[in-house]
Amino acid sequence: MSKRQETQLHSILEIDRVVHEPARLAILTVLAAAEEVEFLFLQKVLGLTKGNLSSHTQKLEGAGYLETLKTFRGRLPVTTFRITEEGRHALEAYQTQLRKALGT
Amino acid sequence: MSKRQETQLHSILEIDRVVHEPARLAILTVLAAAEEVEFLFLQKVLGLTKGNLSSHTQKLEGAGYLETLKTFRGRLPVTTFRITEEGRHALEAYQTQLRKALGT
DNA sequence: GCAGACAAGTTTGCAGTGCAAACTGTTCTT
DNA sequence: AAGAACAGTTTGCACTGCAAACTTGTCTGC
Repeated sequence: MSKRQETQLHSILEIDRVVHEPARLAILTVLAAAEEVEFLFLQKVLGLTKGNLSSHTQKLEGAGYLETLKTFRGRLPVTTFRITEEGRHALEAYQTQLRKALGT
Repeated sequence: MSKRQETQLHSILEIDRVVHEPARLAILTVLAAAEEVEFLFLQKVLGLTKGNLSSHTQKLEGAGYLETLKTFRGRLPVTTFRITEEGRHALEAYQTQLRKALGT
């Protein structure tokens, strides 16, 4: 059992579960690239149900990883998401951690 | 929304949940390196409770990713695990898929 | 102008998971 | 012979992820 492998195992077991959930990782990935994204667009590209997407964004918001902006287009509600600095850091930390976990 | 990014999202949402669970990923990582590993050794290096480790290995066995060998050392039972070919493939597939998911 | 279809999300109910405490069956100690 | 120690397994519970059902409001046909 090499020292390097122990570090690798340590990385695996310390993973941020909020980001680790595939649906949420996908959401953060889109947000990190796009800056500002609408609910229905996200739903479409991710292929999630509305309920499912709603709960995941709420969880990400609760973790402080994104913020929700509710406005109107004409008279219809539009929900828009934006990644926070904290969210960006969490995503980057997750990515580097997972690279270690995969063996660089 | 680039083509490349769509592929990336697709990778994220197709992840193998059996391997994705950190505890199980750690188990497979050890098994892939060591060929044959005992229950108590695994428990020690992973820092899991016995119950927890037992249920994860059962799940991995159910998925066909490892096999369990029960023998005795002297008169005490010893449970040993070994990764299967299927398990090795699943781990490698997971790793390449996750690299895509992280953006190469 | 109001009954129903449609839009954009949210809440609820349920099935599945991960976790550690409690249990099982055997062996060692004294 | 009684209890501590071993090596795991099973049980009970709290949490999650999911889609169906609901909510709040807007638009359309009659």
